[in-house]
Amino acid sequence: MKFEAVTIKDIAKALGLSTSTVSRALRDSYEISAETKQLVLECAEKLNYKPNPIALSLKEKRSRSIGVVVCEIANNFFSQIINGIESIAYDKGYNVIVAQSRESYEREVIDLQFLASRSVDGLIISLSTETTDLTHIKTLHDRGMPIVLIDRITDEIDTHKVITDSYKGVYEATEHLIKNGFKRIAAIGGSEFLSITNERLAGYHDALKANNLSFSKEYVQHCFYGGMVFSEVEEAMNKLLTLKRKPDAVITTSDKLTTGCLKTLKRRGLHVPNDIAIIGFSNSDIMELFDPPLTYIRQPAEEMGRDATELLLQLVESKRPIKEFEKRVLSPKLVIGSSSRKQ
Amino acid sequence: MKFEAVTIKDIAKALGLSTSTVSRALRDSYEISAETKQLVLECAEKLNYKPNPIALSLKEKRSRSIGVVVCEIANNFFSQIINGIESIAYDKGYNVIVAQSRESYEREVIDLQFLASRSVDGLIISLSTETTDLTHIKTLHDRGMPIVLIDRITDEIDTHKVITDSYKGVYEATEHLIKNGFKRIAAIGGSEFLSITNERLAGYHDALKANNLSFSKEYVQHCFYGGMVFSEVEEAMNKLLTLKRKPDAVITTSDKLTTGCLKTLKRRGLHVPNDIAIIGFSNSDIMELFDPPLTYIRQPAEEMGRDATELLLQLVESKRPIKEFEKRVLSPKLVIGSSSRKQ
DNA sequence: TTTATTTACGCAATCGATTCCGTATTTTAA
DNA sequence: TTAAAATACGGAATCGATTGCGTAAATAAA
Repeated sequence: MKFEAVTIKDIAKALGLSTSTVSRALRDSYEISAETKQLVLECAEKLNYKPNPIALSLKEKRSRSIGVVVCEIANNFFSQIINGIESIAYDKGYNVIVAQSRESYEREVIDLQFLASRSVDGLIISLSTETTDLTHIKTLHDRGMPIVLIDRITDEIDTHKVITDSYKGVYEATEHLIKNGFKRIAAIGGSEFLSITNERLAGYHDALKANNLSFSKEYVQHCFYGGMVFSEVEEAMNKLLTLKRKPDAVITTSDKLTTGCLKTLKRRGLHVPNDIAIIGFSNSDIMELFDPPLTYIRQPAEEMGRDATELLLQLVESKRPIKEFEKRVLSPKLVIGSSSRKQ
Repeated sequence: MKFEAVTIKDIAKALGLSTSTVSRALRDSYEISAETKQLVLECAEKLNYKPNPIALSLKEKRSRSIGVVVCEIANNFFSQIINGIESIAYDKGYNVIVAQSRESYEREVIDLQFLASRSVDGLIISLSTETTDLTHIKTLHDRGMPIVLIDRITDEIDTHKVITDSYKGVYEATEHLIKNGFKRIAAIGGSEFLSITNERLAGYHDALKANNLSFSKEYVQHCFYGGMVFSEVEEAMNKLLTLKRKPDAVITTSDKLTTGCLKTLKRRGLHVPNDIAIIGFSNSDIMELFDPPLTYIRQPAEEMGRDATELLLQLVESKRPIKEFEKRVLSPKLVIGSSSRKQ
């Protein structure tokens, strides 16, 4: 029992015109006289005519909507990105369809196929942790689908990208720890296949080197699901805590890893920062309420979403194919709490 | 430069059949011979045919998609709800289009119009804080659009509803405080126009009465934007703290209010729970990391989302109009921390 | 053998909007 | 006054898939 919307036919019938004339009048075609236009416009207004976007999509092969694939919505970082995407899309008259891969390659493939078949005009993608084979995205890209990669990117696809300078973020965080007197700094990262993991760990590595601290492999742990699975984090933490040369600080490279570590430490009755200091990535607004208030690396998530959307809509609305792509690198912010300073 | 998908026509051409035969063969119609079906199916497989959902939407006036309107995505409670919605919708082959009202009545109206015009098959709505006039929703509902209200509901619309028993949640929380020796318990709620605010405050009120504590109006503060605007919370808290008879505990009725209050207290250098105890609503997973670990009321958000979606799809897929509606009331959980017990 | 009934398929309309053509009428130019 | 050009509009195809209706051929019943 669906309601019947007013169509162009209703206007045509009401005015004794053809649908073509009405259509042209509404689009202000030069072929239509001023009086007829006036009549049609008034009638459309009166009947509260709204063009049917589905019919338009079918005809024009565009839908004025963009698809977004992220691993999870219920995550501050990504929900803030979506906020950013939505704000720009909304202004430009696009609507946003969000899909979650939940870190699964399989779901990412299905999601993208689904979005493509609903003829979204473009895609903003943050790769799932499981994704190593990129053919599903390459195929879309090759067929001309505008794509912007955000946060978790890949070199294999040549398109616009938006990231934060996580190398710098972690580099600064590591130096901050070193300046505060920590010497045995460990790191817990996400999947080794993720661009961001490696970049972040590189920042950690280089900061150690630059400060004449030795880099030790056993100080670097990986959690494949980036903290989505708590046991993973627990295990990584345990490995670090049972080392002969126990670390005095740890850096975590994602939101979930950060809170996972903190939980593990708390449950083990360890004190931050006296037993072990910590700096992690986070996009939560309530880190100051933690015990102790956390020092964290915050990414400009909303801005990333906005930038990605602007770049995407450039691609979508461009007349000629674009060959020159931009990699936009935003700066993270180190928010100083007291989890990184000996008490 | 959009890619051309394989259509039913391509199959027809390849096989020298008519499009109607192909269509019927794909839908396994009795009118088509087994051999032809076989041929068509094989060919469709080979060409990687995918039906065009937009064409289907136009024809069938349904889109196998549902619209969701919430005030904000970047909020644990709502993103968990969306998670729940998505999981069911995904299983049943529906896709989910999310829109944010950002607590604005105007945006809610626009969002709903937009979703309706994209012919979503149904809507899951959580009212914005500003919404007092419900004609935009009533209009859709009267025209037969299946609607499920979630969390922030209204009596004015007769349809399925999914809520948590926040009365009970707050009642229990209040009693918990009373049992722990608190006597001057205040409350900070959201907008007075919101169903949930009043229900929650009723729970507070009744628990006081039942325990022979006096109810005082000055102990109840309202924040119109439910904590979205921090200054609002600060002001409410300040009012409470400057009362002659200063409260020794406070209950906050939403996620944002809870964290807002905690921030205010922390910034003022007040200690929880010694200076003032607190129990608040929250759907965050990291309350145990707070200083002190928070006692909070947690709503089964994912389950709410799942339930709402199941109810909605019942409406959507029902042959006859449904006249009997269900109000599903789920139970919140009181998670005990140490913000509610004197030290 | 003739008629009735299946079987298996094609034609064309439909959904809503756009747009290429064609054309009657009016206006302008020759 | 007549031919050319501009104006203003309608008809019909199109996008992709579905479906009511019509029908030729094959089969079954009389």
